[in-house]
Amino acid sequence: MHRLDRSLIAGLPAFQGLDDSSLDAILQSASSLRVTKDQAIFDQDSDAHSFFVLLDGRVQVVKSTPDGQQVVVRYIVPGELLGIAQALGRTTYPASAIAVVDCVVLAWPGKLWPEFATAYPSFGMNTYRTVGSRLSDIQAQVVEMATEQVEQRVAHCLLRLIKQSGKQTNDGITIDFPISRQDIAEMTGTTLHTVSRLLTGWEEKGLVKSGRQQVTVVEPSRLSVLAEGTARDNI
Amino acid sequence: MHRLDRSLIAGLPAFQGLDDSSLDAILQSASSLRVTKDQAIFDQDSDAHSFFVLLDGRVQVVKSTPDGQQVVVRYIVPGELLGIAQALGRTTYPASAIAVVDCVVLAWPGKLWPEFATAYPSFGMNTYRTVGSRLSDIQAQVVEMATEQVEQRVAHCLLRLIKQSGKQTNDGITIDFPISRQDIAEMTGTTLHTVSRLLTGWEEKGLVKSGRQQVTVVEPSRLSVLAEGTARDNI
DNA sequence: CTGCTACTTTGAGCAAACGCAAAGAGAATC
DNA sequence: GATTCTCTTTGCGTTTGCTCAAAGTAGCAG
Repeated sequence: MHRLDRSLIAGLPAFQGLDDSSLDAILQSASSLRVTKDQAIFDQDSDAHSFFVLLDGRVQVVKSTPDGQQVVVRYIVPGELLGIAQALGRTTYPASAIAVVDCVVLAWPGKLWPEFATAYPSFGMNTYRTVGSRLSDIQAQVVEMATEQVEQRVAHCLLRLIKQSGKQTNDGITIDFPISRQDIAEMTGTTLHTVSRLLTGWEEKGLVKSGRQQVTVVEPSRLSVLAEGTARDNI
Repeated sequence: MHRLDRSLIAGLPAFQGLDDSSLDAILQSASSLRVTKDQAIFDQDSDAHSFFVLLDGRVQVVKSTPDGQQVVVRYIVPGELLGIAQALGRTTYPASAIAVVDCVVLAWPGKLWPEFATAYPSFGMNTYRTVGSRLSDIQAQVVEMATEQVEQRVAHCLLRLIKQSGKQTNDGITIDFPISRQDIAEMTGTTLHTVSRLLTGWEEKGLVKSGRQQVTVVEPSRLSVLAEGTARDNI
């Protein structure tokens, strides 16, 4: 097995404030693995044996309901932690993680979590900061789901995606991983049909360009306008 | 100013695993305050000067949108932490907290947070566990909002409320603080009209009894059935 | 007791979005 | 190059739940 270089993780938020020897020690117990597209990194409700850092690729975090419906909780970009059930005092994963493109991840045995958190206080702080910001994110999402209607939610969703994973192209900003109407529907609590209708409508207005598993936002600012109140603002 | 007795907080989850001298030290810097019904403990977006533990009463946590809509995030019961913006690395409160009955809270200056977390590791662990469980709760809520329809959501909401704040009475289990149709609507992302219609419907079936700012669940088990799939389960 | 305020109920019409169904288009496989 | 599979589009009927409006009711203040 080849040694992992410290530079892999040195710049990441989770490892901020750690000195070189700590980083090396942490990497000692890490194993790197490749995950091919559509493969699961971990499954909901299974034993939380490991926690991970995504080094390259994109990962979809999905929660399934008992009756088989799915909700896409978030997408993970390189540098982020995932599967940190241990940090929340859980023993099973609350969701599944699927590679949406070929990925590279580092994995640590879950039982090392408490050791790391005490041995490297900054690491503990950093991860809890992550958890905190995810809590904020998801609270915002609840507010959105409670107060906005579908069109606004989908618009917000696209804006968030291009902010997180946008790549500038000739036409505008593209979401740089394959994402279907169904995926967007599962992020926003609607159906793929409604998403499809919205996208074609927006395409006619020149707001977006979209195709199979692919969305480009042509005019982010006009989409933002849609994302805020469309009607009702005429006071 | 009278001294605060250690027994006030000794049993609480947040202070589990702390020895008596630590508890005393922590209480040294606490101040207790009474909050009368309908008064705010802190306001959304204001400087997060303090964090709190609720000793007695009930507190409603509300998030407001820029256009004035409100979403009730959760209710806090005695023993729980609130206003822990610091733990999430935030400097302002992400929501407002309103006393729904007369309350007693302990308050600490926010800047003590990091000191406590490092000086009393169990305290840090405990609070992060709290944050973790709130993350789980709210993720479940997102899934609910995305996949269930209003009737199920309201049923789930009532079940959660009686679990957290239920008091056994002759008629059934009552939510032991004043809660309006509007409040329930703001928890479930619907309107007070729809909640009212649902409750009267359920009352006719003998599932609940309700009145002004008051709801009693007569048959929790039948309500649970409603909360899961009503139709569509006939496979 | 009376009037006021806040909360609740109920009706009627309407719009948003879903469910169902079928056809069309892109990509991958053989 | 034909076939298959998956993803997407689009039409239509239906439903859910919202909006608007108005009346009813309980508690509170004077």
